[in-house]
Amino acid sequence: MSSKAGERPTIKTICAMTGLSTATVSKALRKSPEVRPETRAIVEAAAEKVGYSTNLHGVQLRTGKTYQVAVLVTAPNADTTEWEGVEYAQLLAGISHAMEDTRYRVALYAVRDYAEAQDTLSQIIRNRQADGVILSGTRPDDARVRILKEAAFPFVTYGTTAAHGPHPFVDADNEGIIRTALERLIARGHRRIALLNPPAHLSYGQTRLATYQQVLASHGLPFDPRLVANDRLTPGFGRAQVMIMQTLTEAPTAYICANEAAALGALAGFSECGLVHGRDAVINATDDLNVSAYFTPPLTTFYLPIARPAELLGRYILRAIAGEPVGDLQTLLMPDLIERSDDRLRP
Amino acid sequence: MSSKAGERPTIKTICAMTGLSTATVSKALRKSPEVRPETRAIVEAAAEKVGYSTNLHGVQLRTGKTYQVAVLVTAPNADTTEWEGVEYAQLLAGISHAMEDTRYRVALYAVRDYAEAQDTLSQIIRNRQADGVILSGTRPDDARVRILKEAAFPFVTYGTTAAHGPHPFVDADNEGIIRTALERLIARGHRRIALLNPPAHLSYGQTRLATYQQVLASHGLPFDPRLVANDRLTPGFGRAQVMIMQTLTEAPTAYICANEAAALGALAGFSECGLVHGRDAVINATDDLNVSAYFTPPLTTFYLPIARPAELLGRYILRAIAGEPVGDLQTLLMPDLIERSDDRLRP
DNA sequence: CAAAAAAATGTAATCGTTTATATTTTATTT
DNA sequence: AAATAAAATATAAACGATTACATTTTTTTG
Repeated sequence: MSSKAGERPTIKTICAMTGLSTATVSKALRKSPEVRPETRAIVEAAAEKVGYSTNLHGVQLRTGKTYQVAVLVTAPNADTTEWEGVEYAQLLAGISHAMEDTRYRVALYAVRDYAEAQDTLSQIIRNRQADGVILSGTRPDDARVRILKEAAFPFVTYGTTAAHGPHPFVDADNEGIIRTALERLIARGHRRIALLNPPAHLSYGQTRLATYQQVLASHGLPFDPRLVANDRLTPGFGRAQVMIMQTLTEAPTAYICANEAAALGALAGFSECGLVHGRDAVINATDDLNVSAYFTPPLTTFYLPIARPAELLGRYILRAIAGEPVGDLQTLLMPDLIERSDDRLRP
Repeated sequence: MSSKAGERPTIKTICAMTGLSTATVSKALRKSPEVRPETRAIVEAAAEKVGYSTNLHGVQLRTGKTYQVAVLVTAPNADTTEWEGVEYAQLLAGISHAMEDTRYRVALYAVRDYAEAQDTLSQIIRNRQADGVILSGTRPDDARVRILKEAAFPFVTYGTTAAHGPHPFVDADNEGIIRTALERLIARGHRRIALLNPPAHLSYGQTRLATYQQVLASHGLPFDPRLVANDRLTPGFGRAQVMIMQTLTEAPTAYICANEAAALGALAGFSECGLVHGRDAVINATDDLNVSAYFTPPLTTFYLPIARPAELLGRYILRAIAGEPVGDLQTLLMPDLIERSDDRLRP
């Protein structure tokens, strides 16, 4: 009874209570089959009584495990940043929820750009600051993925790559989205369809563009590069592109926007140019917020609730850390098509 | 020369290289004045040479410090969640940036609601899982703040409280916002001004309401409770409230929305009811995204770039952990008024 | 029932750092 | 130059867990 009341109980506290050794108590707490059930029950009762919880720092030092999952978030200097639509908070919360009954925690690493991400990753690997990493904004040939693969460090990407062989990932089915969106618009009479795409170096932008070209070709329609724009998906981008494309001799009659922020900007562009949605042209979006239900007018959208990829990312990184084979940790998610407007071409 | 090449260097590695003891090396690395400059230079050179970086787990175990700042994010079950506008990702990134040259990291704790937040906090305190906590969504009498104060645990809130005595906080100057917005609208002829407010239990909603009543009174205008609504600030809320309030015998001619999500919904409500913004009524917003520049039409907004509070939260929690007095860690930030529409009452 | 095998528990080292205390070295004083 | 004070460095014990390995206890076997 020498242990101070206020002190946090340790394994030694339980040793003192039960008369067992640290080895046995440690094993009992981890439910090792080496200790027999009666002993374990005694240990568990004692642990319960004093409110024991394991001190992670001891474990971390001894085993080298960190029980941290590093999530890299690229957030450029925030003062100039316009809304880009991705609800990262939901994404992070979803990942965190997926780990709530484990020892693992989400550690956030905010980086300013792609280069800084590489430095941060090298540092995380060198100093073993995490057991696994979650990345987003992938490129076909992605230096961050290369670093992780070379170090044989567990990771999952939100987005696909092309140059690195298989690795765990979660992504929206961009090919399916573009194919469905495009064929729907073509079936409704549109022939000049614009694509407002993310920056050209991102994998999903390239997937979308490739699919766009394929589908056009398979319908015998020409590909006009002036109808494709790549840049950060802000409202400003959407508005600017509509204003530019409307000056073409054959202006587009439909816009496929890669997120709702760009779609909102496109609507602002319509208003600026005196275009009426549904009469002069239409806009479709893809996103995870479903806020386009409240645009004026509401837009047809491919909606993927962000909780779905988030949950998968969280589960996959734990399984990747546990050493599961890559093949079981790859998923493309197809969003729901929500038709909020008719979108037929009016002659 | 017995140390393996691939092994991560430790203090002992440097001891072997320099012939010094662990105590001296440890002190030298932490720039203690006890070791003399020449010795320190030797240690630093050796450390540099082998690429030494301190193993946090050793430090954590020995000192009990965690070098973690827990950020609690309340994210309800994501599948039913509409956009609520707060760009938490930016907030988190800002906090993370503020700590980038320190040992501290942001550890994310996603909780589903207020009750779970209390449990999580108790656990963080009991298990010493962090050195400090950042909270948002404060209430005047906030159980989480109570828990933290009782445990004398360092924390900073994003939002104010009323019942707990002074503590570090950062917040928007809601009183200033409402006063400015209201007097501006009154000066432009409006007499029936609606307030679309967050859920009633939140501090900032109550501050806004109290200021609203004061300003009305000081201008001799009556307070009509039917012009105030409290709920989660989704687009759906904004639209529903416009549709309800427009049926009043004396409908409001202006709406002050607590964020851009609600303002977007209010605009959708206008469209639904056949109202024209600027002719029948006007909408003002407050927010941190500035996306209302792209609404149709663009709205007058009080804009507080989220990087500002985020940076402060990050800096304040470090200073709170360091033991600075509370008085230096309290800031109200006044957003910029961005006038995008005239907003005068048309008779 | 004694000997051998299997199961359960105990001993003690270890992970990398910090720090109280002890010891040595250097500087100051007389 | 010896005695003393001050500065610099070294020794060794933590922090709380895990885990080889040693020892004891229980079970099985002939």
